Amino acid sequence: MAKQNTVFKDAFNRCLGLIEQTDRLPSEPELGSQLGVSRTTVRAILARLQEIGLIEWSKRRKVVLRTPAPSDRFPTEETDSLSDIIERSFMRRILAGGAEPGMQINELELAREIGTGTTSVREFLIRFSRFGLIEKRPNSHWVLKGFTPEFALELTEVREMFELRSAAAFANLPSEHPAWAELEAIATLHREILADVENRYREFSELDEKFHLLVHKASKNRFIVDFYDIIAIVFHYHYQWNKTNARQRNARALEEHLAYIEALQSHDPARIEAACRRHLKSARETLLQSIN
Amino acid sequence: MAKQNTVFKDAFNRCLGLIEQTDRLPSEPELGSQLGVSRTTVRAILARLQEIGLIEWSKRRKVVLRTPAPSDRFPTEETDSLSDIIERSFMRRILAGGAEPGMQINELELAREIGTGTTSVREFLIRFSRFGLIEKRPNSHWVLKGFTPEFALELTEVREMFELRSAAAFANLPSEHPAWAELEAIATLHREILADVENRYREFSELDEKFHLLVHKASKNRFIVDFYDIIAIVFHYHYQWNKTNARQRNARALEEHLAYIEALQSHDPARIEAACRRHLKSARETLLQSIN
DNA sequence: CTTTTGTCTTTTATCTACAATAGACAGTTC
DNA sequence: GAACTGTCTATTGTAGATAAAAGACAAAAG
Repeated sequence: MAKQNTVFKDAFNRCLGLIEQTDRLPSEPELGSQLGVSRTTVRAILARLQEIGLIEWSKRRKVVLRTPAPSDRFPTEETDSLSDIIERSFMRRILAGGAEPGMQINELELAREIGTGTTSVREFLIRFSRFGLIEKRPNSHWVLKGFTPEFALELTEVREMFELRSAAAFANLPSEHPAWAELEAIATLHREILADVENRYREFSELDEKFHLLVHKASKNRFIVDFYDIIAIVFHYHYQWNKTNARQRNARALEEHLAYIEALQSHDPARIEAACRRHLKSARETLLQSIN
Repeated sequence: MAKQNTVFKDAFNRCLGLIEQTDRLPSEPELGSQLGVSRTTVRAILARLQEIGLIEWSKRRKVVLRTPAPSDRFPTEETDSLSDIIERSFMRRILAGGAEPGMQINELELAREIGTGTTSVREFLIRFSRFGLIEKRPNSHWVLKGFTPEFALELTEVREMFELRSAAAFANLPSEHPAWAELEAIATLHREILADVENRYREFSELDEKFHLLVHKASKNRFIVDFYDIIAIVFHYHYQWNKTNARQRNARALEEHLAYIEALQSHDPARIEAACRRHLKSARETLLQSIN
């Protein structure tokens, strides 16, 4: 196995969705840009579609013959990219499992456990090291620094600096900037979820990420925007394995977000700073509580 | 060539320095910790020392037979680790050579040019991507974002936030903290270089890095300290290939540093902030000027 | 003459192999 | 009996190979 064909399989599955809606597929380049893959992959997809009798394909004619069945799809396990698999598997080990700070991380062992080559694991660890949770000893192992209260404090300290500055920059965006429309859309979603919070509180996580990323982007600073990756991944995985009081926690955050959004819309710097600080403070407290 | 033995060669060269100072070498574990390598490497070094007649080695007896000659050393090109070579070579291309923003970076081509395998180049690019100068298109090439004025502005914006905060934290370090002694040593060096700035201005670069890193470390925040890597590498390489007005520029920075250091020693927050801002402002201006 | 397709080349993602290096354990020496 | 050495094993760093995916170019179709 040199390279997994997950790009092909994932694009194929998404292509089945397109087939359900039309009876003729567009040109190869058009399909490629709709699916976000190259023509090479598009042609592989078309070949397979023809092979399993879903379409009749001859040059420009791509006629849909029948509705796709669930059995036509590739199973989801096969469509995840290798780095996603490694990431999930690694994060579960260090956030969920009993991973002590100072523990050694062994590339070979990790690779064996995940069932992959060492190169991919190694590249993942290098990429992941910027999150400050692991550290390399050259010519030797990696050391797990651990998801500790210190880590959370250092993370939130920088986050607060960056977000306060970004929020201030947001207020100064020209009124025709698309971010304002996005902000309004996000506000509406907040209100909808809040109205039925009992059932929909799980949608908060994704919305949270979208909202804060929008704010950070207003800084127009790649370092600030990139840093948000770290926050996002930490919150994403941490709360995925730590669901105590999730409903209550999310309801509160939703309300804080709304106040924060309204402050942004008011363009009043003092009000923005106050609302931003209030939310960041409670986010920090929640994170710290859940670590101990 | 599976792995270059640069660790061995570099440690061997450093060991020649030890040999000049004694007539008997210590035990293997002791040597290992002095050279920062494992016993395996120490034994390889001892074997080679014996082979070229520098020592007589028998179990615990390691008697120096003669003074090392320059020809005993391995040439410096062979002692640099592969990642250093790749880094230098890459930085020269993008900072010195005409590298346009938006240019594609090709792993294979880079590897061929440097004369190394693709794996090492790839790992370098992944590590390097956190500096915000390149970006990956999955399943496709890397894109050079370029060492542009925008980059410099984004970099210095974050730097200023971090350094102001670190400087404030520095003033609050307890008086018995070793950082104060280090600061005084750095101040002394500043005065010495400044007294003979015509001849010694080239020593500034290294001192600059040491000083700012010391300040950043006072933040006790891994993200702030890690970020200083980016600043250091940018300044390091940029000034290495851009020496216009180096003497004058360094003399000015030395004086600003001294004012900044004295402010830190005064523990007066307002004075610290003022001195820090003044220096950061001129550092930013110098960087920006040299880009255009 | 613009867009699409057929064909071919190049590049990336990943695996495997192997030398360099680290590290463990038992026997040896002081 | 503490530290050192001899020997062995495990892991990392790097090269090289290969399938997947991207992309280039000319011929074909509208």
